[in-house]
Amino acid sequence: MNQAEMEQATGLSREVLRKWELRYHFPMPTRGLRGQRLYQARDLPKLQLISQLIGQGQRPSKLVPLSVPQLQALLATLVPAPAACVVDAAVDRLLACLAPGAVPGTVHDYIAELIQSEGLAGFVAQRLPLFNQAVGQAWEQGRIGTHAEHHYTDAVLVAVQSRLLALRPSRLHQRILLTTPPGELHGLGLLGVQAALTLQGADCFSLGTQTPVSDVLRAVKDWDVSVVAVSASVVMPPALARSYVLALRRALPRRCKVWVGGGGFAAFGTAPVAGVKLFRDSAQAVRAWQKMNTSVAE
Amino acid sequence: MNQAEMEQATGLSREVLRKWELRYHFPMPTRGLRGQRLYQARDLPKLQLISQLIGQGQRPSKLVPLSVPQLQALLATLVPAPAACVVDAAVDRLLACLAPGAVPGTVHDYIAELIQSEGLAGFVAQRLPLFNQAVGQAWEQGRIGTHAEHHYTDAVLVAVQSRLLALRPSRLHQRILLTTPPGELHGLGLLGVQAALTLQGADCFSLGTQTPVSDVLRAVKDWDVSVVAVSASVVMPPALARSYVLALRRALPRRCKVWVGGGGFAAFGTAPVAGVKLFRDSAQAVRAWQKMNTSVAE
DNA sequence: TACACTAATCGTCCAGGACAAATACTATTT
DNA sequence: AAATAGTATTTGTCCTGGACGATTAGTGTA
Repeated sequence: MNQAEMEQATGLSREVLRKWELRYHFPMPTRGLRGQRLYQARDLPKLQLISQLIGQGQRPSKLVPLSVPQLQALLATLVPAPAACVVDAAVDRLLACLAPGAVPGTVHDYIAELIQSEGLAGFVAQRLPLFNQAVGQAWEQGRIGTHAEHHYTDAVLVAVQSRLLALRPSRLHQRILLTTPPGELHGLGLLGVQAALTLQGADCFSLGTQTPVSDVLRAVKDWDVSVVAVSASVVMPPALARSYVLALRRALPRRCKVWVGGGGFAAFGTAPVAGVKLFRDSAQAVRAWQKMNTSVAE
Repeated sequence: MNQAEMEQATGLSREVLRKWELRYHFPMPTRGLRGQRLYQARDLPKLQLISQLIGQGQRPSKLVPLSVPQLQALLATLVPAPAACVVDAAVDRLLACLAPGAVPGTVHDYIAELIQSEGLAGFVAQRLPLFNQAVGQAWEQGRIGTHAEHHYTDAVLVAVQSRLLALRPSRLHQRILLTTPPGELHGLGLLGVQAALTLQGADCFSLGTQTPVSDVLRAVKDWDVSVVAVSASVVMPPALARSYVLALRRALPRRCKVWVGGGGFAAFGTAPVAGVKLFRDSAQAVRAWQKMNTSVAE
């Protein structure tokens, strides 16, 4: 495999791979007829693990000498305990709808059924976080394909958003803008917050995933937004998530608050940047919003 | 601006920009204290135009000596006539909902109102193409921000999808899978086709935008799909769109058809790849689907 | 224990050169 | 005059090897 493919597969730039070759003698690509580097496919798993660990703040020189099992072990200690596979009848049924060979579209029906019986608020608060985690895990483990994950996302998105549409938030309150940093594709965490807040009457607008800072700024000015909520999943390197929030906080006017949440920020434990609020779950965000509005009313 | 930003803004790699500097003496960046290239912001429009024209098959050496107005003129001759600004009362009202300073969320109401009065089928067939074009133009001309375009997309997506959900397609027909090539972010063209087909009782599944070929393959196997429909907008270079379809057609089994449509394919005039059907609008796709199903029933 | 200071690490940038694939051009043939 | 084959040019990507600043780790002192 050539270096362009390698760059794509590992997220490590050509130049970095070349420096590693000089410094650590890994990876050592063979050469083609014209001297081009031909990377070995067997090095890929190790490089992917290393790339992931660097994202967690580890240093290349410590990682490269380790074997694949050692790297996996290290990753296991760093990732906040994969929280043991979720065991739950509802989750089982969900995964069955997504498993290879299942009839597509049944997820939509199942989710509609759950929302019907449990109510939107209950579904969003109790089922959704478990579901997201389970689907994420199943995908990581290769039990379901990327397309099935998409399919799930689509089903949830449509089901929840269409119900939110019926709710007409009082347009009196302060507006909340939701988005994710560039590189973060998972928008379901955001959806949970949006749903929880909208159910309380908040005026939420989602910019979708991967919004550059400049676009957020324009939206804030244009729409007179009071709160920008940013979500990042565990797949996003905490350092990247932090720098995004930092840039946002610097660029936004004081009166516009910044809220963050999701697995990508959980690593910080505390607010990643001064002047930013960290939320562990959507309920906490709802409380903050309620407090904000009562104090304004006074 | 440093070269990483330049790469992002123009889509031209560092190395290409450096070669151009040597070969054409453009762009000529100033240098920082340590000799790093500092590109001039004023070169950006020209570079963006050149990048766009290269995507249309032009050659750098011919483009670089031209001035910005000349480049714009050239682009105008190549792009299949921007079809004169759409003038329409409904479009005006739509753009008013999206203009800076408008109250966010009013788009949702307006679209709901239109669908209510015209019906989903009418809206999708008559309004949606015009709306998409108008919003795209307004964005290009800077009259509305990226966030407003997102907001519009979101509004249409939610409104249409939630109504499609209510339709239960007979799960007897052959399944249709919809997506866009990597790099193509605009999914609204796809939504139009999905809606038109679903309204006719077809069994459609959208993988969302930017699906790699490998994921499409898995989905086709997993779900036993009969048709893969690919949409690409004018912003996607035709060559890229073609190579994606080519890879798809090669990798997919014979019995799975490939349909393509959208501005990105319009440049070809005919089918970009053997064994692929090109559609000019969603009505044509609907007819093809009907024909497919009647002939199967025979 | 806390803090400042030095040393090592690591990613990004620089210059200039080589080369193959893609494209344009030219001469010959039908 | 049109088609075709062969040559020349263009153009993006990859190569080597070195420099440097920002970040992180390590060490000694208050």
